[in-house]
Amino acid sequence: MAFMQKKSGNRGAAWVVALLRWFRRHRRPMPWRDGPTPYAVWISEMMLQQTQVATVMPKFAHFVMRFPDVQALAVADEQAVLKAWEGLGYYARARNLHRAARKVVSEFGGQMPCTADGLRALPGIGAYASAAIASIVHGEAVPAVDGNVLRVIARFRGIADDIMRPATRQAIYDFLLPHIRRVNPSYFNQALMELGALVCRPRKPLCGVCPLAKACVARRTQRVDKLPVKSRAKAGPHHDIAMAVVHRRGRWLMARRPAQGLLGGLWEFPQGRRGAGEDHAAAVMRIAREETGLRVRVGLPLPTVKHAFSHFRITVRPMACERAGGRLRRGHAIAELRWVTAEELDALPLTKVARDVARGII
DNA sequence: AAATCGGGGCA
DNA sequence: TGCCCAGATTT
Repeated sequence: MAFMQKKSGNRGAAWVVALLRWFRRHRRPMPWRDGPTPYAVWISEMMLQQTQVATVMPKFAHFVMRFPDVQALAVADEQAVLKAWEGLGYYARARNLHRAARKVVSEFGGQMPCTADGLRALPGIGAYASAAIASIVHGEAVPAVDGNVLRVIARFRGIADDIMRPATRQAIYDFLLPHIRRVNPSYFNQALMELGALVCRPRKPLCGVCPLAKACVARRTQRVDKLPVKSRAKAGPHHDIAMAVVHRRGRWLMARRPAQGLLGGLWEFPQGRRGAGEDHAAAVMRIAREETGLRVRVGLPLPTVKHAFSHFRITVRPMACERAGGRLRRGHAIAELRWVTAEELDALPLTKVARDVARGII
């Protein structure tokens, strides 16, 4: 195949040679890189999106134990996959992974596509992940440009353009392409990412031990702390959330969120935004009535939980409630209502807020 | 091009 | 607190 490259020794540019030598010495062991299989690398790359290596490590071990191969993943039901993903966030990754597994089994006979272009057609695999998997598993010479690589190259080349712009990312990809063709593509991609994680860090980079320091433009021009340039998202608003923790004869009333949108498919205690100027207990009663159909008596407050999402923050004030009448009937913001025991609750895929609240009452 | 989509780690 | 993290998808 044309894209296959043999390890070609030190035929790269001087900075590439230094980079690869540094990588061989300082790379962190990662279980999914140990005799990498397409499935293991795929799972790891999905988990590693916007998630640090240390966070992924235990989750990866548990996930591949629970779903050892693409067939096992394909036949699982989505709630089980979400449960194994619990706590990782960005749950669309888990839903896409599950859809992709079914597609691999139904359309490709259980075989992952071998090329970056082929991988790119699977749900959840975009420009970065397709390049990472194809280079690591099959040695395809295609740059995997993630946040680390953007930062490393923006500094190394003194690029002051906004790295959030597609044109800047393309320019960095174009810069890397001729270099990756000359060396081991798997090592090249991993080395740049590992350098970004360990040395060329966002804050307090370790330029003194950096293998690229000699030719680094940011270092020469004293702009290391100014690069990369990144457009910032504005801080979102804050909401007060009223939550009804309804307990009845050893069971709690839980609600499953709609499959699409924020925290899709996850379970939580019925909740909603408190209106401006609305009394909190009144808000709990209103939300219980609107979302569950029940009339409730509001009891004692449970410990407050704060949580920050990407674009807004919430303060959740859960209140213990008793059913005072009414018939169960789900509101528009709920896909399913269910009375569950403590053990059943523990088996559901929960939001972080729901987990925090549950810990306080069970 | 901009918005949406979590949760953990760190100064 | 604010920023970052081996980003992808939708609008």
